Amino acid sequence: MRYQADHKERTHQQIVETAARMFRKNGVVATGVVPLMKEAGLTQGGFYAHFPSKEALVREAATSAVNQTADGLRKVAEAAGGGVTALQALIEAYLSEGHIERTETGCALAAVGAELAREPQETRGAVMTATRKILSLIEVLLPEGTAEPRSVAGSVFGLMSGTLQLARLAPDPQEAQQLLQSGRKSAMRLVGVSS
Amino acid sequence: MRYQADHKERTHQQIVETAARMFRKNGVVATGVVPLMKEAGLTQGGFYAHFPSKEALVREAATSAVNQTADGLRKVAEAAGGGVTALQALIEAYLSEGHIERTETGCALAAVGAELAREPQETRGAVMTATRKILSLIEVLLPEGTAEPRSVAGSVFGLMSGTLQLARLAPDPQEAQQLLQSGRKSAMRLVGVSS
DNA sequence: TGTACATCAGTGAACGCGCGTTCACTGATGTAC
DNA sequence: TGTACATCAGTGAACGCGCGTTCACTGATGTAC
Repeated sequence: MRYQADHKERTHQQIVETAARMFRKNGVVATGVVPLMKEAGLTQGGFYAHFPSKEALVREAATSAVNQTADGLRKVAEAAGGGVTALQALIEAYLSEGHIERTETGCALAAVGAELAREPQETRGAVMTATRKILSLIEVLLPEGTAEPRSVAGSVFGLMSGTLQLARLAPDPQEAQQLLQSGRKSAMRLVGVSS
Repeated sequence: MRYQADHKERTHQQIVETAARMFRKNGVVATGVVPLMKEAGLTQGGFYAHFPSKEALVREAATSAVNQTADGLRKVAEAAGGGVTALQALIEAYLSEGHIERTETGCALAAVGAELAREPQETRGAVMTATRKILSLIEVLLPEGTAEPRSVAGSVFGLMSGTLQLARLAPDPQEAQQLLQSGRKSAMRLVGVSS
């Protein structure tokens, strides 16, 4: 081999991860292949040795970004020990000031979910599969005996994602904070813990 | 006057309303000035007699789209007579199968909220002002004695918007339906009505 | 060991195209006399 | 009443630019003998 066995695979992954960040920061349509490859430390021509089209990258990078989001939330929950306490930690981490600012490493669905909904079915399917990991993560942390836990998990995530987007939209930081706080309270109420 | 007094104003409004639809359908960045003017029955050159830049149109059209959303929800509530019954009607209309499909005339925040969060502060301020009308509308419909109604209204809307986006992402219609149903139930629980 | 050759990840110029924007112009309608 | 002129909403060609994509090439590394 002229290069290390995993050389190309590592470059591929580097492109995917750069895209996963840039897509969230600037949007999917607004991110061009040339600036993306430059950011990844390469030139545009090499792109098509890794992906047949931008659309193929979108599918892979969007899925990767959602998986990253799921992993991040799982770590928060694990650090908090599991159960309702972990669920509260997850909700507080998601609906936090820091998450408003760190769009590019934050939740992919809050950042580009609506844009991804306009992608071809195949892409949406791949993203949805990754999204289900987030929903399952929430589901298993719900208090025992929760009625329709799957349903509650979906709504709690919807609430968190929608509220984070609203908070990001608000130009007044105080208003953003209030929206987050409302979201945290309501999310906890939904999971059956009236703080 | 060479034209009727309101001629230019009507054309202006026609451009704004066309943009309000196209932005929601295809996204803000993905909507070009040339196709937009064509859709409005004009040619691209005339655009700059109405707006100094695309950004100015984005501000106006996004605000208009959110106002349209607020008006639509108000009408649903009024048709249902007010109070909790009206709130339920609003929630059911928002989290309905029809709303998944009619992105271009549906809720602007679910369609392009995340994209608008990347716009300059001035645009976000105008959009947020319109958004507060939606939140106030929900707030006044909450059951009497609801604790922190403003906070609840924000969360309910966050839940609805986030859930609708998730449902639009799901390629499987059945999964989308389940997400909507979960959202309806959770929203009603949040407003204090355990169905 | 040294040289010729094969491999292939990545380069960078170039492609046609649509973007946002500019501007000289058109033509319908009004006013002046 | 008829004609010259002013107004101005809208036209459409053209601008430079960045887009996604293609492709002939480079050059580092390996193998063959």
